[in-house]
Amino acid sequence: MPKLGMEPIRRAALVKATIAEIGVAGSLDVTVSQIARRAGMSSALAHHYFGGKDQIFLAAMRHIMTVYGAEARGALAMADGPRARAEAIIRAGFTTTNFRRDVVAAWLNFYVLAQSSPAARRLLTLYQRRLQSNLIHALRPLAGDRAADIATRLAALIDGMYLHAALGVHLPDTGMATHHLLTLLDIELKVAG
Amino acid sequence: MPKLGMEPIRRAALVKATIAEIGVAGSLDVTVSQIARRAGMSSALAHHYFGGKDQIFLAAMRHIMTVYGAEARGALAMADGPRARAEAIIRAGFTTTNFRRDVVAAWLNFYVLAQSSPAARRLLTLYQRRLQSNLIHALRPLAGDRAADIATRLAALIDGMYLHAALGVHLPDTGMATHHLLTLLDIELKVAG
DNA sequence: GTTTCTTGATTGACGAGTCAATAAAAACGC
DNA sequence: GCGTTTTTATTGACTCGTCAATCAAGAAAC
Repeated sequence: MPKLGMEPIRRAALVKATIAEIGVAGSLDVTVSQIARRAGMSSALAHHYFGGKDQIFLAAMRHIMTVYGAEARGALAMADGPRARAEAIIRAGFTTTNFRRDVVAAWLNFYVLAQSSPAARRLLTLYQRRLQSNLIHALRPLAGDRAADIATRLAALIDGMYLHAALGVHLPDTGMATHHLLTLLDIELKVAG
Repeated sequence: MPKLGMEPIRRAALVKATIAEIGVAGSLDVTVSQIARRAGMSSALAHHYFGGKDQIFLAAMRHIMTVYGAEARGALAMADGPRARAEAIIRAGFTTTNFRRDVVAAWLNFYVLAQSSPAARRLLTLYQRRLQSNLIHALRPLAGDRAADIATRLAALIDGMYLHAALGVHLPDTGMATHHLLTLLDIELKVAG
């Protein structure tokens, strides 16, 4: 009963299932069969649409980054003034979406993958550049020459705080994480040079 | 040609080889045979001494943390005064040792593992608590009540900056990373509250 | 002759990727 | 409209490789 135009539906289902399975396993040690089963199809079909395991993973990562990017862009569009823009960027990193178990697992494994997979590395670099550039843009009117330096620290603290929130001693506390980021922003802007 | 008392030697060789192989692969997708070959023995012997793959990995991670802990303690012992103690802790995180490809790979994979392996999680928690506690101790005389908060940000920035330095756009620059950390320390202490 | 060390060979399981075959829809020829 | 062919969707079965773990057996030290 093949219905036409299934490709995008199947691909989306596979991407979603991949992220879910990574979340369950905590790692990329996930079989194509598991993914396909969760997505309601045979493993052969998964291969048919994606070609191979690697490409399924990459598509999943790309999807996560796309969603994240969209969220960030949305928040940025609503922000009024430089300070609000900086805050929007910070808050976008600590939404509940980003702290879902499967999303955290995907990110951590993505870092691992970025060491050996050029494609993953490119994607990560893209994310980093975009974050950095957004931050600098927002900070320029507030900090002038110091914008780049501050942006570097903010970007690093975002990722570090994310790591701590996700793997820390306590349960993930997005409020605390955001608070620390905003505090850093405050004191960076308060200090003259 | 069995010589007696080989066990500690073999174990050490296997731990070293494991870290090296993780560095080459960038992931934990390393076979016991590869590790054993690099360590100059058969895979059967690796199983004989460690019991299984998981235990070999955990031993390797424990070794990395032990070395790191020793370095940190050494630097801390030589530090004179609170400010120097804080700096010592920061600098210990950015030694060239810590930026060796294999060590970075081990750490990243360790984060991944910490999601699903209770043993790895415990080890990570231990590291985090120790870092936090060391920082608070050093900062207390300098910042009083704010010590804990500052320590949290410093700890997160250490890990975040490590991530960026290891996986960033540019080559790892330990000097820059350290500089940003010390800058944060500076401005945190400069701001009243 | 018992303990320690060591390995080659083997087992058993699992998993990525392929392929031939089936089936429905669409397009085509008339 | 109605056969026919082509395209799209789909899977079960299979291949081929890999790898963790085991084991029996050999060799050196004590």
